[in-house]
Amino acid sequence: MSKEIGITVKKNEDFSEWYTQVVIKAQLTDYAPVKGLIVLRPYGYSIWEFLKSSIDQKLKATGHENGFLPVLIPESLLSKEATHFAGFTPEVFWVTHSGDTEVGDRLALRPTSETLAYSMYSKWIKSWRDLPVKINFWNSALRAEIKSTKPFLRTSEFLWQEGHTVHATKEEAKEEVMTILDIYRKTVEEELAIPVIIGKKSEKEKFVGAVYTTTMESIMPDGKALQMGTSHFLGQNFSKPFDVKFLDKQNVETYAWQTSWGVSWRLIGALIMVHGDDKGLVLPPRVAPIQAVIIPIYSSQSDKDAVLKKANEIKDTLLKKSLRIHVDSRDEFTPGYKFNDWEMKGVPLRIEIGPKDMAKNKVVLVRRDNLKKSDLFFENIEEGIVKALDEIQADLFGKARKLLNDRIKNVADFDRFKKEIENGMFLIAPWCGDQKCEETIKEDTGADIRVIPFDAKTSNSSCIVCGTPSKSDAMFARGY
RNA sequence: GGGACCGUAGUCUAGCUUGGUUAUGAUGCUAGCCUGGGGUGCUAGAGGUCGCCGGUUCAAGUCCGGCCGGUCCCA
Repeated sequence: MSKEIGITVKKNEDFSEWYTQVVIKAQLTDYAPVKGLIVLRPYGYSIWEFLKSSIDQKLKATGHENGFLPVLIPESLLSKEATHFAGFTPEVFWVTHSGDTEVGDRLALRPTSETLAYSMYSKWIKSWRDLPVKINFWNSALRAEIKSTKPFLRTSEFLWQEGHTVHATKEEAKEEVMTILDIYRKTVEEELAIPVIIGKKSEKEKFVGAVYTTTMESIMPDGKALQMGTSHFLGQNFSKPFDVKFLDKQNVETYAWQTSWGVSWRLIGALIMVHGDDKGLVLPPRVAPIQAVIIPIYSSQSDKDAVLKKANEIKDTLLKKSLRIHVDSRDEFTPGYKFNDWEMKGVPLRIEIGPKDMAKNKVVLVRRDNLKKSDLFFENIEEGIVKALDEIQADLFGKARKLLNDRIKNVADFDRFKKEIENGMFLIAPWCGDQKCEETIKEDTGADIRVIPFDAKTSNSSCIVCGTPSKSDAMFARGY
């Protein structure tokens, strides 16, 4: 009984339902009254805060500053760069009235802020001395999703950061694109324990308005690839229409070189999918709002007093090590209930302490990721917890790495390609570079080019569709 | 873009085919007791615009239409 409280389906039997139950029941989020919008609850927001702070520190360390942009963009501005506008317009929310008065120029709720940011940059930048400009914005973006909404993965509003930089030279801008991608990769691999593949998007899949888009991709347990973050080289595509120019050292008026980049709370979705199990969420220690939960166990009042006292002592000791610890002293729930509850919420470590443990000067330590139990003596508690957390973080990454590697396959013929896509594989295949072949693959298999890895083979094999000489290998999968 | 399904208390749910007085059960919630090492047990209590709007009817949770929200499948 009471299984209803927990997750009622198995991850590998009904992945979609499993995901929905986990995000709601672990209290990360809830549906808002408007279609496609979600609310972040404190537990979910807390994860976002860890991600945010990790990325923010790395951005600051590489000379970026934070700013803030308003949410409304006039249509006249949004439409200045034609392909960019055409790409976004189907999913833009428009504000047409202020009070009862119709506004003249419709106002877009920002789907992304390139146009707004660069109209400002053109005012601020006059000389080569003003460069580079490297500003990041923590905000939200709005893109109308009519169908197939999914918490964190596809919602009509999402939390993200968008960075917008301006450089005097092409080379410097290209370097910036890679610096950012590396920051993203490190954050995702080291904090979220999710391995990624980095490379470029195809022309078809690149950001509308960019010269090229770099990306990091991973594959989820259901065999669908997920774009985890992108960093774009914009060249002068925006600086020209938005007049972002400067006088260079030779007193020549020059259009600037630009980049833009972003990651969103979609990363939380990836985290849930990659690490979660049948019992619910499994959080890597570095982003877990609570790293260890202490469950006191007692029956008599005297036991209760002694156990709670010790539990709080342990908590205080660990807090001094900057660990995030919670004592679950709720009296209305049994220990068994609490075990299940915190497992659903993905807390990496559980510390059980009861009279039997007290008598032996130890606690029982249980790892969330593998549910293994061990004894930990009071005198070793700090180092024991720290070590266990480090091991969990490493083991989760290792397990995810294996999951990714197991999904990657090389294929050279199209029939095999079709079969493996059905199996949810991440396929490396030679590609001629022609968009037509890319479209054929999409039509026949539902897969698209997720990434052309930086380390892709560029040998003289032949395109998997048309057989003409391949330009390079690309990685294909069905995507989110 | 095309198609299908679902919406009854915080949560899950019976009732809908065949309209009929006071809407079923569980869980959760509140109070009290018991218990406590893997989702305890007992007693009492509170909790409902049957998603919303309209139509048909003497009578609608039930039939019809529209809308809102959720989900899945296909492109």
